[in-house]
Amino acid sequence: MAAASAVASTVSAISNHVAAGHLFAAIDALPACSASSLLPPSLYASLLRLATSRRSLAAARRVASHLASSSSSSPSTSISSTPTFLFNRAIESLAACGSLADAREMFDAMPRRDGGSWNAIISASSRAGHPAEALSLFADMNSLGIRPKDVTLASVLACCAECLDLRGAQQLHGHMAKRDFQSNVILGTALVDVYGKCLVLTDARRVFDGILQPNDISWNVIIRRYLLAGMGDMAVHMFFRMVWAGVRPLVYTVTHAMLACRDNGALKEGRCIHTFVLRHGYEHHVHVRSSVVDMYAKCGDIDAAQRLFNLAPKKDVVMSTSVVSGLAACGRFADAKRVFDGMEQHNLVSWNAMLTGYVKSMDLTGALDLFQQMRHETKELDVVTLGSVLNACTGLLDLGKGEELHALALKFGLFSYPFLMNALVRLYSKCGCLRNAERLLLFEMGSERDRFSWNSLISGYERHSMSEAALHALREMQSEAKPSQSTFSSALAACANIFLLNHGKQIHAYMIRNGYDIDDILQSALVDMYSKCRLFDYSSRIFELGLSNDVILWNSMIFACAYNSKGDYGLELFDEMRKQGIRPDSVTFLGALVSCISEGHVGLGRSYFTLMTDEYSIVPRIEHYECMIELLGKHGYMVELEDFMDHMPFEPTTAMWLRIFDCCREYGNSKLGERAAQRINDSKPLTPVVFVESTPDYECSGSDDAEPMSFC
DNA sequence: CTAGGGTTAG
Repeated sequence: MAAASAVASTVSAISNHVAAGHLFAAIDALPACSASSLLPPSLYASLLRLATSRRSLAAARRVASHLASSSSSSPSTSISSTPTFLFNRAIESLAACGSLADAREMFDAMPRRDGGSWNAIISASSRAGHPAEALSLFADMNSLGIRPKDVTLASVLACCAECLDLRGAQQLHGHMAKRDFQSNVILGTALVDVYGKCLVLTDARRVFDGILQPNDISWNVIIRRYLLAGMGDMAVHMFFRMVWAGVRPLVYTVTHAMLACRDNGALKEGRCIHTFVLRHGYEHHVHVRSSVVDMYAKCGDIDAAQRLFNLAPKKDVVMSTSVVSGLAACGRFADAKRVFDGMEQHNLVSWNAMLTGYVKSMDLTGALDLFQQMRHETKELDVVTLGSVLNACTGLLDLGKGEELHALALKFGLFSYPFLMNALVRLYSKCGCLRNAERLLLFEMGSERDRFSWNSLISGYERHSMSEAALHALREMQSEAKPSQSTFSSALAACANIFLLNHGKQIHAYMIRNGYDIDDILQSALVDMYSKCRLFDYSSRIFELGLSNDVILWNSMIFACAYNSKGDYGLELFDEMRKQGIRPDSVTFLGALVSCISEGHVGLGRSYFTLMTDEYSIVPRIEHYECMIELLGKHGYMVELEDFMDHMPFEPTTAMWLRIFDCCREYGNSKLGERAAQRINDSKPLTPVVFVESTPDYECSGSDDAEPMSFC
């Protein structure tokens, strides 16, 4: 009797402390363990609830250990007096206060477990970020023959999603089918999410269609999964069905639908959803607004994007960044810069958007300057930043700056990003540091290298006259990656450089055997390779394969004629292409001029030069002037040559003077010849020249002699 | 849960 009244007063003391929110006072009032089995379970439950709401692990531990010891200290009866549900609450509380380890210890130590215990520890593990552990507990539970409750299934499904455990999800699907759970909105939706996350959208859709009353969350899940799986068209389709079914979309469902339109370039549908947004009051949500602006910017209606942006009362970073990149993408570069400069603040993404804008618009020094400014204003940078700036360096062939960026990448721990590594391989390849490029590709990229890395390396070798190395790299590449058209185009150029006809033929045959499409680029690479290897007939057969209106292919063929002493045929092609309405470019004219030189068509060549400058407004390059000098000089048009030179927009180069010098000596033009000699000597050559007219028995072509020009 | 990259070739 006395014991009972003591317990009663303890209980009321603890209850009062709990009611007053004095958690630790309540715990301190707990009696010694031996007597506590008499305390009512609801008291423990309220203590645990309070500990959980305070997130106090210390309190939860004390209550839990009190429970555990009072349970084990009553061995008199074979059945513990502490109800299992209290242990379950303790497990939940310990986990909620942040210690999964304590929860697990309690779970392992408890005398009896029911479905609730398993559910408690499984959801605790799942929530604590240990989905694999939760799944293995779930398997243990199954093997004991304990039937999971619907809540347990929901949390296990979430774990499968987390672990991308498709097989697990399929097994759960089986469980659910047996118990007719799949039409349940919550479980059905969870299953849709797992299948969607594992990218089996057909199964996700089948489950979705089996849900009796899909709610806004179910619709959101299927739409989101279609979007993330890259099936934007289906996401948009489902959005319209959702609206049609009379379910009001969640805010994020609207943004997902908008993003799906953006990904698909679906401007029409995007406009439609924009109208929906305005009509149903979603337009005040920042993310919705941003997604609409972004949709317009990406789908090519940049004016609509800018209009909305200008009307927006608050222009946040995200929306401004969308507009900046949209403007930059469509070439309205100055406008992009204006918006960028008008932004209240920049973050990493907005800096990057502007940087890539500069690179896209080919203002590469502008990109480097902006990067400089960025480094002053923020410490942040990432792979995108470095990738863009590296692209700028590559374009500028600025190896020094590129190396600095490489060092910076290492300093920021940004290695092993294939995108960045490929940018570095490209930089080093383009700049001729093939050793560095090769080292990166072979030793640092490991299995991360792909066909882009190899292609950069191979084209680097080819362009830097290391044709054998290019072909060797092609072999290496073939054992791990499928070469692309561009790979072969570099390889063919390499064969052409060193006249490896058989190798070139093999590549040609390989491409045909393996079904590669021989496009304009490959066609011209083949024309080039065969013509340099003196198989002119092959070149013209390749050329005549298809009627192409690609200038560069025509150029290759015209040069093929020139290499193979068929200048007149090349000039016919030149006329033919103009007849077909193909606009010649500066390379075409170069080919025409070269043909005129070899065929001795001085007047024609002069008229082509005029045609190029006057009719086609092509600014002649140094090579064109060299051709004209050669054309006039080689055929003895000395008066015209002197006149031509006097009208050049720049001072002839030393190489030009040297050629003029030779021509003057051959054809006898002492006035110009002496002038040439003077210019040559002004450039301080190792061997000064003196102008003396050629005697008939002097052989000009013997110019390999030690002192070809000074025979004073 | 909204914004930034995407490579290679004649």
